[in-house]
Amino acid sequence: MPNPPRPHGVRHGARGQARREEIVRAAMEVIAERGYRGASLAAVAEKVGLTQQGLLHYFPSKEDLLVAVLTMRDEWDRGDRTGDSNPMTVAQTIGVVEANAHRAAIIRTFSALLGESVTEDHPAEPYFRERYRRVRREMASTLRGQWGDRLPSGLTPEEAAPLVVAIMDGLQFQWLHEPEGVDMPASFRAFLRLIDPEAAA
Amino acid sequence: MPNPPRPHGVRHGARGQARREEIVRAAMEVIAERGYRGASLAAVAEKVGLTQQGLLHYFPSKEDLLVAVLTMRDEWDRGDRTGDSNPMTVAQTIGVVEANAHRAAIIRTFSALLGESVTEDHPAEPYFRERYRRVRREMASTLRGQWGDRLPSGLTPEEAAPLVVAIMDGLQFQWLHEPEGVDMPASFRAFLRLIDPEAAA
DNA sequence: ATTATCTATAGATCTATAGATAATGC
DNA sequence: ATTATCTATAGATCTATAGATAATGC
Repeated sequence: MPNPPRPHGVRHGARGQARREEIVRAAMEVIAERGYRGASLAAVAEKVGLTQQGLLHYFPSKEDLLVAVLTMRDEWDRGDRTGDSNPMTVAQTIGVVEANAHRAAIIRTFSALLGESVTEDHPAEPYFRERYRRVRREMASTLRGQWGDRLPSGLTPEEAAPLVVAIMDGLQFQWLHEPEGVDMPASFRAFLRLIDPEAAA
Repeated sequence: MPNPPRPHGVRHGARGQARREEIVRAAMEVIAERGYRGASLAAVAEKVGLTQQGLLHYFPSKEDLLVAVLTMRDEWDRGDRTGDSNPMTVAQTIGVVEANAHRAAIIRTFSALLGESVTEDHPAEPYFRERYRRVRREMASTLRGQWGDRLPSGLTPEEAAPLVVAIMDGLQFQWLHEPEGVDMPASFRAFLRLIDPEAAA
């Protein structure tokens, strides 16, 4: 019996897949150091012990590598909840913030990309625009799941969702600039107390 | 009577000052388009009708130009309130958010710089680190001026200040990516209602 | 046959320095 | 004399293409 056809676009074996993932991780490191535009393929290649041209065998262009980085982020976003179609709970959201506080490198990568993405024709712009739409929608579901159609403070889930997202992004920038001066999880909990003063969160 | 000595570092006459300011504005445009690392001196020079080398007569290096851009931002921050040592009021803060919603280009410039600034050895890193410290301090004063040592929600001004700053930054990114989908001033007012449900703000 | 990797290199940039020339201002 | 601006250019990069060579897998 023939092997099932591989998913479209995947042209590499198990060995190649591992190498690709290694390259994507190296790319994230370099983006954290220099941003996407500032990242050179040679720097990424060096981290995995390849020449720049060797790297292009796995990702035919710099933009293809960026796409792989963004795709990997989406996979993390889904995290252990793959297949679970329920929205995250508020408690799980706190867990994400706490986890982020231990992953400066990754937060740096995506904060740098977010910043660059507002510039002209940036290849990550469509990604972030769509991501924000989705994340606001999901966050509204999360809030509705916890409090219903009105939060204790009187806001609707749809009014509060962009605020929760903004707090998460905004705290990350302050924290990256002064990790000792900003306690992300504590600040996030303080914000949740604004939403629900009762919550001993 | 001799002219008073010019402020240190200013080596150009009135004509040169105007040219310098023109260049700084052009630099902000190019940074909004391509970020700082992606901005070429040639692109800035072209906007003001100079060659790249002609531009270097006014700013001897790319980093000198960045410093001028950041300095200009500080001057705006002080705005019409120069010499006023009182903290801003909450109402004035709303005014800033409303004004920002009409200045996408400038918000884009500084959002792009903020993003880049978290990468390694970025020349704007010290600027943003210090700026955040100062802005949090000033925002705590603003909140204390309005509500005293406890906000209606029970938070202290020092606990709430980083949240206000995070909301402002975070909303900007969402708004830059989808101006029609995010109403910055409305969201900011909604956030203030979280802080003080009584406020008809 | 396909996959993995390399050398060579074209073609674009980019920043900054050197040094010339013209215009301005005491 | 100083200021404003230009041409020429050194010295670094950077991405991507072309094409060779070695190793792997049916």
